[in-house]
Amino acid sequence: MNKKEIKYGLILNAAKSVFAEMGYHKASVSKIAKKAGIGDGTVYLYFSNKEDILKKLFHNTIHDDLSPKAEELVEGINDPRLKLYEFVRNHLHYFGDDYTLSRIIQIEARQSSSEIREAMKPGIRRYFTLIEAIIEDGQKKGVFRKDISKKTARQVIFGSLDEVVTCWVLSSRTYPLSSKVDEVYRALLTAVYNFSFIENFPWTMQPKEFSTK
Amino acid sequence: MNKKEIKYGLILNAAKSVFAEMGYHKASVSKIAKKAGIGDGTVYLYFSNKEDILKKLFHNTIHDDLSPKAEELVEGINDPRLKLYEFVRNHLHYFGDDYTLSRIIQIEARQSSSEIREAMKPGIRRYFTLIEAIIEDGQKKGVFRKDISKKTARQVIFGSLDEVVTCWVLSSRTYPLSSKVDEVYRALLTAVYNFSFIENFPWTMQPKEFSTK
Amino acid sequence: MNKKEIKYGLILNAAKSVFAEMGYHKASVSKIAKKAGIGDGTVYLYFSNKEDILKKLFHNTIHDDLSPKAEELVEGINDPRLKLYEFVRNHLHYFGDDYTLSRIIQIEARQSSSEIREAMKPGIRRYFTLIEAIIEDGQKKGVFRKDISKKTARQVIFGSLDEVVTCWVLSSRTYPLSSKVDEVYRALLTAVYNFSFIENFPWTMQPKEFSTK
Amino acid sequence: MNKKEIKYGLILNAAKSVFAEMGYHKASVSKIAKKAGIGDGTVYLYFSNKEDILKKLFHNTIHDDLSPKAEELVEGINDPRLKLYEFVRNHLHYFGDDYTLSRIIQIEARQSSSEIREAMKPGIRRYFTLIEAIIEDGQKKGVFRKDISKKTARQVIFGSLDEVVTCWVLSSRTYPLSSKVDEVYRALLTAVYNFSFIENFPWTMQPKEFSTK
DNA sequence: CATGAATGAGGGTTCATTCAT
DNA sequence: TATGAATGAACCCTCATTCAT
Repeated sequence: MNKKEIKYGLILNAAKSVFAEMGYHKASVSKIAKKAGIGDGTVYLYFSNKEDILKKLFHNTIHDDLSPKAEELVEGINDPRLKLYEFVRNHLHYFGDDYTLSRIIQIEARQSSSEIREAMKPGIRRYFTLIEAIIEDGQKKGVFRKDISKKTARQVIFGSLDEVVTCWVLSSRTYPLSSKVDEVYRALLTAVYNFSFIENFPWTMQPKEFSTK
Repeated sequence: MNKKEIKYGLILNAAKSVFAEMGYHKASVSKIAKKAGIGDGTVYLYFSNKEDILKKLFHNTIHDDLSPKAEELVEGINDPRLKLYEFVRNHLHYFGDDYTLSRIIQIEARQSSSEIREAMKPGIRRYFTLIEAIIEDGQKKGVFRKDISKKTARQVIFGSLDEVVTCWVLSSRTYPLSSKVDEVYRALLTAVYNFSFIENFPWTMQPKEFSTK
Repeated sequence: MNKKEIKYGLILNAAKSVFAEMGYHKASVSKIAKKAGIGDGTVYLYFSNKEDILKKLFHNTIHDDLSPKAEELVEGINDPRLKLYEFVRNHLHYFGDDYTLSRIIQIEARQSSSEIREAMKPGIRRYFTLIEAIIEDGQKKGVFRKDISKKTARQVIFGSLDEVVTCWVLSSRTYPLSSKVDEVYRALLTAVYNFSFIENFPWTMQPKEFSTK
Repeated sequence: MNKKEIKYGLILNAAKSVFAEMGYHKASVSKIAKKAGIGDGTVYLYFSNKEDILKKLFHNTIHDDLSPKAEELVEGINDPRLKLYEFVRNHLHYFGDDYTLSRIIQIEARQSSSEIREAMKPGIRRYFTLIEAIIEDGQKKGVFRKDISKKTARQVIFGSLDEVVTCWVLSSRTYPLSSKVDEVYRALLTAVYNFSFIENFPWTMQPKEFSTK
């Protein structure tokens, strides 16, 4: 790692803690620079502007770290259910182990403008693609239901995990996030599981049919 | 409705469209006032500050409108599964029918500071309580599983719905949100359903047990 | 006293306490109106603007109350020294008995713009005229020195009294202002006294002459 | 003097003339910056806020310039009467030579809030201490009377000088302030002079005794 | 490469004053 | 005469960004 990369990471780390501490909008570039032990102007040699720092922070985390880790983890697994389990476990451990990071991804990154969120899409898309790949694999193998699209399944899985992490962050971490793994996994597995081997699914029929009225 | 309430609503509506158009942080009080056809200072006769507008907008929506509607809808229903269905249907129709509102609730309200989000909690809590009541009812009646806590079930349900709406908003509404109702319902129902009547649930065992390795 | 005058006094009294409590600039017309138990707009039926209230308050006090009282007090006295004594005594008792008023006259009235101070001149001029009349009378009678002009004598007398009152106000009134009467009188009397009956006044010669060098 | 100090003085001078011209409250930071030929924000690199400028201006003048000068002047003098003379002369020349400064100190600085005046106290206290030291020295040497406390004597001296300067400022300077030196000195000297060597002081007796009634 | 002093646009908020009722 | 809702000008201050050194 050359000098440039070192300073780059230095700024990113400083930004991480400053954003987490005081929120994105109230954090000033000057404070980040001070924390990084460099001059204000130096920040602009590595990042084009304040939003760029947040974008890079997000991308570095989701696209360049979390996603590869999750991909690697899932790659060697055959059973789609186990893939899902490992994915859930990894997600909750990843954020549960780094509160500062969680706070930024869950709270501060959402304080950014539409444009910046747009710029974050590529990062999150890689993660989404992985989720959808797990689903698709499960559907092909007949383990996961086909009456729910990849996309919807992904939204349920990611939305659930996201909400669980956000609640944990906002709860001031009164419990370890990892303790939620099994429970969340159970819910998500059955959400996408293929129950077609069971005859008569009154619970999959249209609601009206089992209406008590 | 007296004059005061009319002007109050006037400002709230103006704020709604301005927030949706340019985002909370880039929206200026002056612009809201202009859109409402009133003087800048008048805004401060009805709201204590800019944040207050967003807070009231959120509270008026979630606590005073969406929640009561959902509560009423669910009240007369006996079957927990149907309750869940109606809840999901209502949520997606509610936001699907008002893009401007959805954009604010899903995107802009998250641009606010931690403090403001804290102030929004009471509003959302009423909605959360309703979800948990549905779950609890289903658990008592033996229809919903008991190996998932109310809180986790609520996180999965709300997180999923939230993500579905957010994706719809960010997708520039290329499809009607209501078209997602059945699919999402199917996933969420099975996520919380009580399958204990079926013997041998390999899919509920610990992942390791069905590991192919 | 008719209704009009009653309300006029009502506002003036409310203003007096509000100005004293929070200072002229931080006091709002609205707060004065509330304290007076009337509508905001009503204030403008009796006063042309906020500055006018302060002006009237000052004029009512200095020109219409303090000055006449002092004039009346001095009128029946023959000895200029006694006149001075009574004047000093009256001044310090007058302000010493009403802290709220003192605070406004000494502190708040000086926070006004040059224009407003200009408008206050007529009020204070009457008081100044009285002081100068006392001096002139003393000079005519040979009791007070003539090598100091009326105007300068007045500046010394008023300036001293003013400073004494101001210090008392700023001291949070840890002592009764009236306790200062004799001391201040002694100083002011000798300041203007005619010592020409004493031969050789080394202390009135030009300083250089008694220089020790 | 380095660059920083130059710009600091630049702003202070600009503020001095702007305050004098339009008064403290009507002067805007923006106008001061423009007069100093710098950007609005630059002001805040040298002063924490608008009040701070006034405070520093006052302190720089009274505490760091006028007081040391007066102290130095008085130091080498033995005769308390001469000390007083030099003090008076210096005071009137100091302000008489700089109308802009006088206007601010005499008029604008009094437009500030109580808090800011509180912050100005340390500056003026140094000046007060010097006056009291002169008095004390005179009392010890038997030249100044002891039936008037240091504090009261100081109030008379400072109050008189202050009033003389204020009247000069408000008179639009139709006469040189320095022309007042001898007259004012004569009054102040006799105000604090020890006349006990003269027997029978009818003019120091209680007023009642020489009452004509 | 690095700096940090300088910038200046921008915005939330207050409040004296007005005027329709 | 009395009201008080409405006004909108005015202002302090912040801070992301630049650029001369």
